[in-house]
Amino acid sequence: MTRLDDTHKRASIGARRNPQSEQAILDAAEALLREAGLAGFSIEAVARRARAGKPTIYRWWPTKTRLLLDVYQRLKTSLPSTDTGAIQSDCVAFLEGLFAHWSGGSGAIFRSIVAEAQSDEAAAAALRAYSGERRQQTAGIFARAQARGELAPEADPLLAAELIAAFAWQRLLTGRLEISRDELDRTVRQMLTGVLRRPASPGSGSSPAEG
Amino acid sequence: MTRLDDTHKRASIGARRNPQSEQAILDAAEALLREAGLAGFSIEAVARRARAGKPTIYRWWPTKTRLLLDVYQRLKTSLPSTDTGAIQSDCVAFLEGLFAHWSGGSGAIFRSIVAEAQSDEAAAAALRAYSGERRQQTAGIFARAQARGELAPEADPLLAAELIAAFAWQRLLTGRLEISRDELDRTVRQMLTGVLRRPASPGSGSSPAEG
Amino acid sequence: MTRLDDTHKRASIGARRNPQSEQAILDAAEALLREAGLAGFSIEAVARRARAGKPTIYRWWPTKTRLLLDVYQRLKTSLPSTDTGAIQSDCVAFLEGLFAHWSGGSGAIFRSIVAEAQSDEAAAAALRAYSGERRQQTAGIFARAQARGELAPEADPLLAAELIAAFAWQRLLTGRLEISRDELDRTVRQMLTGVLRRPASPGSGSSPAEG
Amino acid sequence: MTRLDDTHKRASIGARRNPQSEQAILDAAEALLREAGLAGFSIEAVARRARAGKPTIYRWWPTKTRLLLDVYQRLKTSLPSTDTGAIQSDCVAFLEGLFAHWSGGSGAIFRSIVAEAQSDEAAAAALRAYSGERRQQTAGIFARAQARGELAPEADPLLAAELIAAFAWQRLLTGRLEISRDELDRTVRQMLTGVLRRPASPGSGSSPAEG
DNA sequence: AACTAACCGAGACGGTACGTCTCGTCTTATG
DNA sequence: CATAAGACGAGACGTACCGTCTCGGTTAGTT
Repeated sequence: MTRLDDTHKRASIGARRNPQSEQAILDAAEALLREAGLAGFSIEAVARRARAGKPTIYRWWPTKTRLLLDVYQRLKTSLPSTDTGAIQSDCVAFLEGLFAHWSGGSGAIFRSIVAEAQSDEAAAAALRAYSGERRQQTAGIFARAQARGELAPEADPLLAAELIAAFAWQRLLTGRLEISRDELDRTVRQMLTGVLRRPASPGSGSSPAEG
Repeated sequence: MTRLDDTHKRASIGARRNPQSEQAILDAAEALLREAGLAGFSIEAVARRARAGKPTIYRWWPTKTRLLLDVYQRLKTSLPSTDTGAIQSDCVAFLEGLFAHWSGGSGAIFRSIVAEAQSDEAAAAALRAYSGERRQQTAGIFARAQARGELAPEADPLLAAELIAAFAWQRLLTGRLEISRDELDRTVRQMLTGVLRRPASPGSGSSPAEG
Repeated sequence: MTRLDDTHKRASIGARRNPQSEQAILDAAEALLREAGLAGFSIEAVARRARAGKPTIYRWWPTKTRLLLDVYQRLKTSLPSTDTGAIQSDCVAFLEGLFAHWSGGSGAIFRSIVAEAQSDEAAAAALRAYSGERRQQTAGIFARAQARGELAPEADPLLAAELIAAFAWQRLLTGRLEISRDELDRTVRQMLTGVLRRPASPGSGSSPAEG
Repeated sequence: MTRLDDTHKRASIGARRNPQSEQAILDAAEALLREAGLAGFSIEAVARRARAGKPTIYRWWPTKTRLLLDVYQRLKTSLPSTDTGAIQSDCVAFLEGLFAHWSGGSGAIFRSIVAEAQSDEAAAAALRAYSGERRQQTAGIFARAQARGELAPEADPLLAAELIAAFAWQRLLTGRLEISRDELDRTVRQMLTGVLRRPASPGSGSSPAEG
C-alpha cells in the first residue's frame, strides 16, 4: 500500500514485531475474505498473498480465528451511536448504519466470524465477548431514552439491545440485508411498542396521545 | 444404532440405491455432527464410520452441504406449536421447546448448517427457504392470538415471528441456550409489551403504582 | 461392424455365450491397447467402449491378463516361418517379419503382456508357455538348416532360437524396432558366425590347433 | 534399518530436502518392491511405510517412475566386469554375476522398471539410456578380448554386448534365471562360436576332429 | 405352454490409490 | 532474534478403477 520498494524484501527489523508485516498480513486476510469469503481464507493463502512466512502469521495469531477477529476489529472503527433524541429514530439509525456497514464488505467478514464460532470454541468465546460488549454499547441507546422518560421504567435496556441485535444478525446470516426504510420503521415500531392490544384506556392511543 | 447385524455386509442390491447404505451414511453423519460438530464432519470420516465407500457418498450427495441438509431434514420432525390460549405462555413454550430441541443435539447440527450457509450459496438458499417456512409456521401463534383479540389489530404476526426466532438464533449461535424460566418470561413479556412508556392512563399503571 | 441397427441392443441370446458380445469386447480391448497402451486398458474402459456389462467380461475373462492374452492370441495369425534355403536370409526374414508385425500395432499389445507378466504370475506363466512354444517353432528354422548341413552338428537349434528371440524382445521392450536392412544383416551374420577369431584356415590356428 | 531412534520424529530441517526422509522413502520403496513387486508398490504404501507424507514424496519424485528409477539407481553399485583373460570365462562370469545380482532381489526391481517402461515414456527413455550405457560397459569385455586377439577383427563388441544382455533380459522377464553352470557354458560357447558349420579346413575342426 | 437356467446391460456397492490441497510445526539463511 | 522461505508428517479432498453383487429383461432348452 504505502510501500515504495515493491521488490518487497521485508526482512526482520530486529527482535520485535514488524508492523509492515502485520499490515501486509491483515490487508491480505481482509482482501481474501472480501473476495472469496471464509472458503478462500486460509493461512496458506494469506501468507502467499502477503508474501509472509507462515510461521510469522502463527507467531502473532495462534489460530485462524484470532486473525479473523483482528481483521474485523480493524474495520469496526466507530459506528457512533447516533442520538437523535427520539428512540424510534435512534433505533432506525442504528440498524441503517449497521446494515450499511455490513453491506460495505465487512458483513462478509463478520459472517465468517460467526461461522467460525460454530466449530471453534476460541472464536465462540471471542464472539461472545465481542457481542456482549456491543450489546452493552447498544443498550446505551435505550438507557438514554429511559432517562429521558421515553421508555417504561421497568424496561430492560440490555434485553432490548439483545433483541434488536438479534434481528440484525439473522438478517445478515440469511443474506437479507436489503430492507426498505419503511419496513425498517415498522419493524422498529413493533419492537418498541410490542404487539399486545392496549387496554382501551379512555382517551388514549397507542402512541403518545398528546401533551 | 438400531442395527443388530453388525457383520455389516452391505453390498449392492442391483442398479439402484441401497437404502441401508443411505441410512448408515445419514446415521454416521448425524452422529459425527453431534459429537464433534462441523469440525469433525468430513466425507472421509462419514465414510469410515458408515463403513461405506467414499464414492457411494459422492454419488448421492454431490457436496458436503447436501449431506448436511439431509441430516437436518431427517430430524426436523415436528415441534408442534403449543396452544395454551395465552400468547405469553405460548411464546415461552415455543422458546422452551426450541431450546430443549437444540440442546438435545440437533442444535449442533443446525449451527453447522448456519455456518455452512455463510460460505456456501446452496446452503444459504436452503437455509433461507427453511427459515422462511418456519417463520410462517411460528407466525401462526401470533395470528391465533390476534384472532382472540389478545394482540393489537395492527400487529404483524410474521414480523413478531421473525423477532422471536432471531432471539433464539442468536442465543444458539453464541452458545447461550441456558436460560432460566424466569428470564424467559421476562424476555417474552418485553417482546410482547414493548419498551415504550405507557401513556399514564388514569387510575392504572403497569408497575410504578406510586412510590 | 456388420450390424445395421446401431441402436446396439445386444441382449442375451439364451443360456450361452453371446459371440457378438465376445467380439465387441475383444474389439474394444484391442482398440484401447493400440490407442493408449496398457495404461488406458481397464476393464471399466473396455466395458464402456464395448457397451457391455462388467460382469459379462468377468464371466468370461476372470482376470485382466486373460483378456490381454486373448486379444494377442486373436492377432497372432501366422507369421509363417519363411524358408529361403539359406539360414542367413531365413533369420533376416524372420526378424523382419516379426518387427513388421510388432510395428503394425500388435507390438503395443505384446509389450503390455510382458509388462503384465512382471507382476502377475498368471500372465507370467502364460507368457512362459507362449514363448516356449514360439521358441520351438523358431528352432525349426535352425533345425532345417542343420539338416541341410549349413549348421555345425553340435549347434543347438533351440538355444539359437532363444538368442534370436531375445534380441527381438529387447528391441521391442526398449522401443528400438527401427533397424535398417543392413544392420539386420550384420546382426544375423554375427549371431550365426560368432565372434571368435577363425583358426586362420590351413596351417594356423588361433585357439588350440592341436599340440 | 540402521536407525536406532525408531521414535521417528523426522520433521523438516528447514527449507531444504531432508536426507533422512529421502532415505526412509527409498528404503520403503525398495522393501515394497522386493516383497510384493510392482503390484504392491504404490505411493500411498510407500508413504505409510516410510512414515512420510504423500506430498513429501510427490515433491521430490513427480512420478512413480522416477521413484522406481531412483531405487534402482541406488543399488546399481558395481558389478565389476571381471577380467579373467579369456572371453569364454569372462562372459560366463558376467552372466553369473548378473543373475546372482538379480536373484538377490534387485531383479524384481528391474523387472518393475521394464514393465513400467512399457506404458510410461519417461521410464522408457530412462531405461533406454540406462541400458545403452550398460551395453557400452559390457562391450568393454569384448573389446578387450578383441585387443588380445581372441576375437575376429571384424566382430562388433557392441553388438555382442547387446546379444548377451538380451539373453539375460529375456531370462529375467520370463522368470528363468535358474540356470546351471554347464548350461551357461554351452550358451556362451554357442554365442561366441556361432552356429555355422566350419569350413572343413584340413587338420583342424572346432571340436570333434573327425573320425 | 409353462418353467428354469443362464445369459445380457446396467449400475450400485465397499474399497484402495491417485495426485492436490491446507493444516500447524519445524529449521534454516538472511538481516 | 524476527523474518521469508519452504520442507515436513498428517490427512481430507474429489475421481478413477477394482472386483462383487443384484437387478430386470431376454432367450433357449427342459418339462
